Amino acid sequence: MATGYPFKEIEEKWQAAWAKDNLYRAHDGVPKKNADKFYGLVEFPYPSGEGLHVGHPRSFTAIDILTRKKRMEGKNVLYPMGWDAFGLPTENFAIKHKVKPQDATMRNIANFKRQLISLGFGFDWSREINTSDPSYYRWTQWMFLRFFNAYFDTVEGRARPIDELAIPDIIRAKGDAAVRTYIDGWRLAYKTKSIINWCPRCKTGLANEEARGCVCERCESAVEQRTKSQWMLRITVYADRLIRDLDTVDYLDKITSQQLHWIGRSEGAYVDFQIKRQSLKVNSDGGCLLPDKVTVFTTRPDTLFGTTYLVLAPEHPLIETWIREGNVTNADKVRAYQNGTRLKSELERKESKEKTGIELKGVMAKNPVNGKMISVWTADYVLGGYGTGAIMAVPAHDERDFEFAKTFGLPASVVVAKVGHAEVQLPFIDEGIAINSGAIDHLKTAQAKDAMIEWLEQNAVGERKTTYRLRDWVFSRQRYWGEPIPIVLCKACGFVPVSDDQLPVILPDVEKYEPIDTGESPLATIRDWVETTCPRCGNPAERETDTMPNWAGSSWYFLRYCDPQNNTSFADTDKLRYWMPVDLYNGGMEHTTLHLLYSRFWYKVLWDLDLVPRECGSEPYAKRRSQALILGEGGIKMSKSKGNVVNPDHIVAIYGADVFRVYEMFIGPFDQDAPWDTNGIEGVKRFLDKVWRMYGMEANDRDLPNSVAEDMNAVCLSESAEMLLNQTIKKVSDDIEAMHYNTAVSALMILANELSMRPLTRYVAEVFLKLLAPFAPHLTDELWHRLGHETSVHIAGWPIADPSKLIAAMFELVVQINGKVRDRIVTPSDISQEGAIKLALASKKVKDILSGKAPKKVMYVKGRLVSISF
RNA sequence: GGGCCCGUGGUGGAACAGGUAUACACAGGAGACUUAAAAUCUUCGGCCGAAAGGCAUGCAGGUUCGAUUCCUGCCGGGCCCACCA
Repeated sequence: MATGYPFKEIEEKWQAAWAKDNLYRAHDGVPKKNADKFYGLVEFPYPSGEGLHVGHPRSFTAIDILTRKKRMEGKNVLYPMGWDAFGLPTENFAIKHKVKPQDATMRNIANFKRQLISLGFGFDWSREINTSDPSYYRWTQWMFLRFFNAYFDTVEGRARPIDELAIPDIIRAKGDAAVRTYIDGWRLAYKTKSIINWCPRCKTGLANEEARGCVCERCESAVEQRTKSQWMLRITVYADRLIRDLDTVDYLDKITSQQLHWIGRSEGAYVDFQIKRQSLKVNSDGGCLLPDKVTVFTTRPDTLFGTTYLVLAPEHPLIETWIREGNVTNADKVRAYQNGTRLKSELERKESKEKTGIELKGVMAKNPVNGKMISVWTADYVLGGYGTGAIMAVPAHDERDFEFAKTFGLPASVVVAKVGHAEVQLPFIDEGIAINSGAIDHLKTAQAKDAMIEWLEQNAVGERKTTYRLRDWVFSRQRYWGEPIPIVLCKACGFVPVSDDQLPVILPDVEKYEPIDTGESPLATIRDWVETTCPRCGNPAERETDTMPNWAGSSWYFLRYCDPQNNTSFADTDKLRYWMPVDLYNGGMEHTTLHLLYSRFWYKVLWDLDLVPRECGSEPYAKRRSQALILGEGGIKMSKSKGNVVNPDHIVAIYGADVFRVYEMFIGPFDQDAPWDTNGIEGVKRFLDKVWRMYGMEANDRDLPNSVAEDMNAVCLSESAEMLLNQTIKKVSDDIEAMHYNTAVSALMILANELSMRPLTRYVAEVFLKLLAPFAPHLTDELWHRLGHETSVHIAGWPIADPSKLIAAMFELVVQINGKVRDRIVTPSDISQEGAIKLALASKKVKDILSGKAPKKVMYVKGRLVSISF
């Protein structure tokens, strides 16, 4: 096992040398021509207690290889690294080990950094950042206040400073308090009471994105619904731009489609149903048609005629009103149902799709299009948080409505009618069974929808409306280890931002920081921190005690890398102008609808407010790619509980960093899951050992290479070897750009197999090292220096294939008869079509098979084959 | 239930703007070197067949001179979303 090249010595030596020479430092202030900079980014890790996982290096090595190639091509490369240090993983680790999160973070960072350096990544460590450092989170807080002090101008479709918000006279007339409420209602960061996801184990509120599948993203506990007052970021106003701008970036298709799906834009209409409440006996018809109404959202207004009942979500506020005013004759039963659904967890709801619900007796609704009176129900299959929390049920057209109608014996028939000028084609139903009139084509549906919306708007009973699945971002966390939200709550002045010159609001260093179950952050218990004075009026006031989610710091870290030590702004404008946007961003698919979406939104707000220069463009990442998982041996997911976690430290100790890196690239396609295979890594070790021997190095040999001919022209390459060399240059170059690392490695192996059979010329020896350098940076720099160079191979220039040496003089012409290969004839590459066909027909095998018959069709595919059919 | 993706040797996988299927590597067999082992090198491996040849890229069809690649329908697996009106 200990045989082979002395990787430990070599790797430590070069890691030290690179650091000493600042080899990977990115240079600011270099004049920017068209494409002379390259900003490669990988998601910075949470410095957890477990240390580096083998999944991290897969992403880091891939972009390391690409940025190394760019650097060798002469680009000014920025490849930075830092620590996403705030947040639950670190805090939970600290709690478990009874240490302070601050100390745990420092210790974990030191460990991560040691590991990353041992793997030989070309990070510019001079730009290292840490989101939990006050010099960093000062700017996170500063940005939060920019959100607080901004609103979204719906006409211009962009964020603007809140000072520019026009206050309607009617509001102004009501006085200061009304104006303040009005302004607060527009802010991009706002505090409001709403129903949110609450993790009982982490004891904190969560964003919608963190509670996918109704379980906590961190600990996988089932989430509860709690009504809480929370800080929110108004991401929903950016929904359209987040969709539209996807056209301007190069993201993996599945990433684009997942984001689109998550944002979930639906076009349709609001429709108003007037409500008749029977118990108020005013009208002659025995009821009172009050001016109150239920507004529903539908994507199919054309099916309005088919509406046979209305359903409100159990938490719909009108239900409460009607009960209070005595209009619901079965109020007790309705209350019982509401309570029942509240107790049912989201998970339980998910499990059973059986329709439940109850009619609101005594309440009827009037269908605006035909005046028909229909019953009103509440059921938990209608969600409070989407649309208006109420639907018009069209059992003929919607499977869920049909299910519900069947369960409760509701009518499901439909009338055909004329709306306005257009003939509206309506869904139909046979005996209440058929669902959805598939015969109606899309064009007709679109026309019918438009006609109906037009009619609704003309009659003032509805309007065109687009809704989104996306919800505003719940930004409060009831945990200690995060950025304090820099807001002071004053009885007189309301929410008052801490002034910029008072930032950062330092997270107090305390002994007890465990989450508490009161729904408040543990900061609330630190009274001398909470109690402060109002920055505006000077009277006693209290600090906001919620902290930010860990997604805050990571929403803008790529900007900080451009100018990490700046004390006067989050980053210098010229430096942003130079480096942004990120040219390539690689990270996990699990962040597609979390970090990736959040940071796009965050960046757009900064850009709108001109805090990021216009020239950088409205998107932070020009290109986004994603690595797949490395699974445990046997193809199952690596996990501590299964005991199949591979520790990078072990692999580096046994095989060295270069073998580890090359193996992770060779393991399979970058975007495809691949199982770890201990045998597979042996193969890569053999490959690098062979390279070592190829350069005349026996194990532990310290002499200069002895099989490399010093004179560049001393040994001529055979034509085939020269071709292979040039083909490999092209293949490796193209594969790195396309992130097809596995085939790039295999091309290098093929070349090595060929070259190891003969003495190397200096030229070939150097080209091969350059091609291998991004993959195995230590070994190649060692051999490069042993060849007599004073400077690093990593700045030695990238080889370019000679196009004239890519095509051989001869090739093997394949002859197919009826699609089957029957002969192969070695032929000059420049053979004409006629010549190739003549040659093929002259083949003995062909003659035998044709046996005198005339071919029906003969064709020549240039440089490949002749196809004969008969 | 909806969306996206994937099925190729014993294994990881090559090849896809349609054109020689199984590159490279692992595991395995045989051999060389060695007192022996490790390491290294040579060599053989899709299936059937003595050979000629035939059959093979999940299954069944289609388009084509030619399909792993394109189309349709199944079967199997993965990821994301999920009562979103």
